[in-house]
Amino acid sequence: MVETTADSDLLDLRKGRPAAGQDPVKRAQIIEGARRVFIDKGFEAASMNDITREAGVSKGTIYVYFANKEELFEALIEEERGTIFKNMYEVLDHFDDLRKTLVKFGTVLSAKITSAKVIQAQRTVVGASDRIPELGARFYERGPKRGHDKVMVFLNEAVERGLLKIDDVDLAAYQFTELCLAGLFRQCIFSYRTKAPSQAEIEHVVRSGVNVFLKAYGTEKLAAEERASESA
Amino acid sequence: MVETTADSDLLDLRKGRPAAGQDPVKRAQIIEGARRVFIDKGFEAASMNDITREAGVSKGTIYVYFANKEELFEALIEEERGTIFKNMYEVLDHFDDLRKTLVKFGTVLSAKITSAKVIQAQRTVVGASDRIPELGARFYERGPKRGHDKVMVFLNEAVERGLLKIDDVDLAAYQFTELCLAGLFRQCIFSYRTKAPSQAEIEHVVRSGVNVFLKAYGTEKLAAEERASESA
DNA sequence: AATATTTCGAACCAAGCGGTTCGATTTGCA
DNA sequence: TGCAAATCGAACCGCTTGGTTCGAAATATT
Repeated sequence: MVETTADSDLLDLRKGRPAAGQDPVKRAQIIEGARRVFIDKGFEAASMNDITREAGVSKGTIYVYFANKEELFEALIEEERGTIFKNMYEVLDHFDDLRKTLVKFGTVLSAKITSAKVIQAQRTVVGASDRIPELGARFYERGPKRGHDKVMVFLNEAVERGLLKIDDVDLAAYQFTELCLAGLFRQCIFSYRTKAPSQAEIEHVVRSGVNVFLKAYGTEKLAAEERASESA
Repeated sequence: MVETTADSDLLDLRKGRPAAGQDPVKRAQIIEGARRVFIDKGFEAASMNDITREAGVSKGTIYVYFANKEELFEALIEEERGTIFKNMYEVLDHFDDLRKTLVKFGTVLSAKITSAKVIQAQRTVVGASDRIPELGARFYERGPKRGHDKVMVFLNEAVERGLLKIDDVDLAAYQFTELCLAGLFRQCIFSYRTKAPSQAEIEHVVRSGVNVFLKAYGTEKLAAEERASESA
């Protein structure tokens, strides 16, 4: 063809209709299908035909919304990350009783991260980040990392109030998180545990973890306050 | 064919030759090729042709040694696990100075688990355990789990010596391990860290972790001993 | 040198892959 | 109702997959 018709250029001139690949409902439908397939099979084993089937959307349409398999996967992970870490840190927002707050937050954190659904999602991300490292990095940065920052802010406030004495708050925040998980995460992600830990077990782990943490970092002022409220 | 010759049945009657698929050198050669491909690409993305190429062994021969892709992968992981966790716990065998021993062991543990090679292997296992849960479970059970048991034995001895006071030794062992990793494992496995942590960083983390651990579980006797050896 | 057996390597299989194309069909606004 | 746009769905592309087969070549023991 020597001359191209102007048609392709005119495609951008639209009426009030949603542009191609812009319908949020269709998009959500595709991602929902992708979720089932990707989470179930992992990135490599999942096929676009599977997703087509699962989403109930034609292959052509999927390629209107997403350039390729990788882009679709990334969009899914981004969404998963959003829902996983949503509403997880608000318990840290109002500073009440230090120990109670730590236990409450630790319980939520530990339960969330070790839940079957979330573990499966994380497994998928880990598996994929072998070939797409940026994906894993982005997931961590916008997920766990943000949580870590929230914990740091909280710990800093506790330090300022003289309840904790911490040299390296950054490190202490990691220690707190890991104490709340205490091996559960690793057991789950390696499928050594096939079921998520029970609420009772999580509370046991977290309570002990907070104990360790406060014994290491709690000040005399904290101890005094706890004695006071205990005798009350 | 109506009649089968007896040839196939006579195959078992061998002379002094190594039986088919029994040469340990060839086997090692195949696994070495498989390692490069599987670790690099993950289970799904790796192809038997890649392994054929990388191992310098014909496809037919590989199928003499291993029934299929999955069995080859499992053999590889089993070997990897063996080399990873070998010679890791002997520092716990002779009970010397408690703090020093914990720091030394923690450093070895943390360095090993977060090393680039081992992280990549673990990522591969995690990715695969989505589809082959038994594989991840077996890896954990014969790797990290055994280490955990060694730590428990060590901690129990410290308790008996009156240096530590621990209610739940099982949980405490997990706490110790996690304190030594303090987020490093999660950062590495999600590719948030692309390089393994430096020796200095690991030592900093471990020293702090041991500090926390001993503040929580150390007895007065331990404190007295440490004061004594410090003033000496 | 003769012999038994392992290994090689190429060919073959049906199946599925990601990706793309395009005319038919459905959809929904004017 | 008319019409433009979004969606559908099937077909097609070249390529790779895991797995298998088999005669030729290499190998070592007798």
